Amino acid sequence: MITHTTHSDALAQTLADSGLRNTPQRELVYDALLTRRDHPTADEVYARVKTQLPGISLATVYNCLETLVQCHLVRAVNFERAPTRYCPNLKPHAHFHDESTGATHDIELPPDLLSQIESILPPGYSADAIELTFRGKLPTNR
Amino acid sequence: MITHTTHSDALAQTLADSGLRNTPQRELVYDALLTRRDHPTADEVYARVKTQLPGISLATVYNCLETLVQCHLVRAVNFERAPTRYCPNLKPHAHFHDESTGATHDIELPPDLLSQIESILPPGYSADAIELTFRGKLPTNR
DNA sequence: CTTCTTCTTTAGAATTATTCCAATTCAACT
DNA sequence: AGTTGAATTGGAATAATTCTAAAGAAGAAG
Repeated sequence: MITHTTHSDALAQTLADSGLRNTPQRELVYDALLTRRDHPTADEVYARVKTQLPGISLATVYNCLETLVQCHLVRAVNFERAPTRYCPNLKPHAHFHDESTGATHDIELPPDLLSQIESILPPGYSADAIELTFRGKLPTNR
Repeated sequence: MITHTTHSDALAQTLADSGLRNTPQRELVYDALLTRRDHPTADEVYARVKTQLPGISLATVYNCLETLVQCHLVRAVNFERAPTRYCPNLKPHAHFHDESTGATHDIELPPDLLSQIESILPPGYSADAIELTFRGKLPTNR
């Protein structure tokens, strides 16, 4: 299995479809998200990518992340006023924000629940995006 | 119906229960939210309250809003990276953010759907708060 | 293979919502 | 009236993000 190439190809393809170029920066940022799916902030992505491309700038990391979000390869996740976190999980899912550790966990969102949620919208309303987030504390004994 | 007094009393009572004092600033900020339930930002609340109490400071508005949130009289609502908005609707509800106008609409959240949503959490998880937000465009012909 | 054009990256400045801070004011209770 | 703790205030500080202008790369056209 040639995972790396597969990811790169998918990225290159999706970028091309949007009339955008593939660049080492974009690949590394995307890889950083895929390698550790722990919902890092832009700063954390910056730190990780810098080990492989020391010259990269924080502005570029922001640019790349924004590009990936635009291409629908990545989701931006916001909790209250905290820095935006990024998530390469494309399946519909909710987020659980553990207040004790600060960690973020993906929660599977069954399709039928998703449609039930959509159905509470009054007639005429239609949603481009739905965000469902939980906040709470996980038991410490895990 | 002596609405104003009722609100004030409820506020005073809730503050007292939390060992906090009632102040003109807190009353005015709370009133501003109740009078126009349009999910204003702190800045907007500041502008409204200043007409009645010109000396109030923005820091105080932030303090009062935070106090009201702590007392569970008001909910803070966040959309993406936009400034926090404040909402005196205490019933469980979702939010619809209209991208064309920037307006925010409350969406009734039936109790049974709420419990269905909670039930997708894996065992051991328990949520202190649930946020459900829709983003989309409303038809212009309304 | 040179030139043109356009996209991308870069460093640093700018923005902006929010929080912090130290000093004053206020209100309740002796 | 005096003390104490809470609340307010103006301004400075913070921090995530965006903007800007210049330099760099990369594909297209000649």
